[in-house]
Amino acid sequence: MTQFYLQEDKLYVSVDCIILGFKENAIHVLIIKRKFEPLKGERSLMGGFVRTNESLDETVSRVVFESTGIEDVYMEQVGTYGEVGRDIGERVISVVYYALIDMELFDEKLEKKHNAEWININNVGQLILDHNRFLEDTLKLMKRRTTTRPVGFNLLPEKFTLPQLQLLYEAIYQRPLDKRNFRKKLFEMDILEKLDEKDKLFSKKGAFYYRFNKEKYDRLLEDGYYFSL
Amino acid sequence: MTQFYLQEDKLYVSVDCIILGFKENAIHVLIIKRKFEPLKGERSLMGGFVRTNESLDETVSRVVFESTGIEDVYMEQVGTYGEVGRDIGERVISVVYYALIDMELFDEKLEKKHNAEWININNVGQLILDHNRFLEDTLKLMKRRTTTRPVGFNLLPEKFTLPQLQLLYEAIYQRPLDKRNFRKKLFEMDILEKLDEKDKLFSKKGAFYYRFNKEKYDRLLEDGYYFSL
DNA sequence: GCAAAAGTGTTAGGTGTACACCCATGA
DNA sequence: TCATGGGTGTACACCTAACACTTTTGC
Repeated sequence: MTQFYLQEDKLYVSVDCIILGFKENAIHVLIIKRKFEPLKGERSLMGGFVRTNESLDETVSRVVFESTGIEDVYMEQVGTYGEVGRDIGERVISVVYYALIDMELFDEKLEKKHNAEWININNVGQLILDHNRFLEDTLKLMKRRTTTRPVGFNLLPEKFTLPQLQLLYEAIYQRPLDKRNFRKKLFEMDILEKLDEKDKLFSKKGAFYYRFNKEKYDRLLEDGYYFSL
Repeated sequence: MTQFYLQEDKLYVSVDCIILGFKENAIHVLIIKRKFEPLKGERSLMGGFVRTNESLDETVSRVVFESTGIEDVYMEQVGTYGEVGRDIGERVISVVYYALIDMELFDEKLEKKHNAEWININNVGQLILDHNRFLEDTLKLMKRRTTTRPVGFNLLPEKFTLPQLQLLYEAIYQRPLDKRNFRKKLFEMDILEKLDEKDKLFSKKGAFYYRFNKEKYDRLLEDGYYFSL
């Protein structure tokens, strides 16, 4: 029945993950030291091979969990890279995903285990193979996505303040935003829930905590609403 | 040296192509009758398996050439689909691309050879496996791309009239556009070259031919210009 | 009481959208 | 001469971007 397929080639398919987090007012990416030859010890993205009975999403979840200890993260496919000589070891097709995580949930023990490091995206040095390109393409896509869909919230803890949120978007856009315009837009969208609690770590006055209200957002979507920040 | 890879699985990787053309004021997609089991004879997109010494782009070019007789077409990757059970024959990872072609260049002999048919995208029936989903995702992406990059021109002959161009964009947006606003925007961009010739097939008065000026557009791009129609 | 960050409205300019008439030609 | 499609300009609404002062509180 499946005879026709038999004469075709089979290939290695890997998944490479751009794991992004937000700290110190900048987006950071998780970079590891590669554990195997070729290029052992070189700086690399976290990745893994796709197994026969595993979907792409499952591979990504596995890789993200191994490197962060977090499950159920926001992830999106960036693209698939299939140049014949892109991996110097073997012919490997690489499917690239990025994942947005809340760094408060990151399991720091894993940092040593994988020789991992969080690197500011404005200051990533050279990575192996075509991983720098993966990162560039990811950042472009991520920027577009965060402006048209409320995915930025995935980089913050469940409760966050408006100054925090603004700093996040400033890091994404790489330019300062106007406080009043930023808040006006946000409030018009009516997708945030104000809490009674205040955060007092960053200022004497303290800033109110907010929470992203997914239910409200989903209802808006049905009315053909389009997020934009 | 590449020992590490040896213990990993290898998978079939296929490329499925959404080949789009413009005729009779509507976007059409090339649908074929599948030539092999399983699902032989069913309606399907054109596709092919990726070979060991062939990049993804090369596979796409090969498939597009086989089905249309055209080389050097505009193409873009839509995404990669890797659910374990998505192909009922074997476990196959499918990378989806769309291609925009000028139907005047289409080799009609190939239509019979592959049992192919150009179907209006508003009226595509059921396709095999997850091919309907591929098409939906493609149309969304294509719509976004044509509004932000001048790729729509790939669906027209080198010389085209403004009414033609407008009809194309109306087919893409699926809504009527205002003639004056459409032309105003176009002329402001200054990426068209007016020819002295007129097309007289569609009206007595005749409409001037235009040509897309890629050099001008590329120069604008360097100045951070952003196309939008 | 003062330094430091949080919070709050208004205006001008630019962009997008709606809209109606004349022109050229072939039949 | 008339029917058919090609070609042209303006006015209003809306959205975006610029801008400065008051409030709270810990030290």
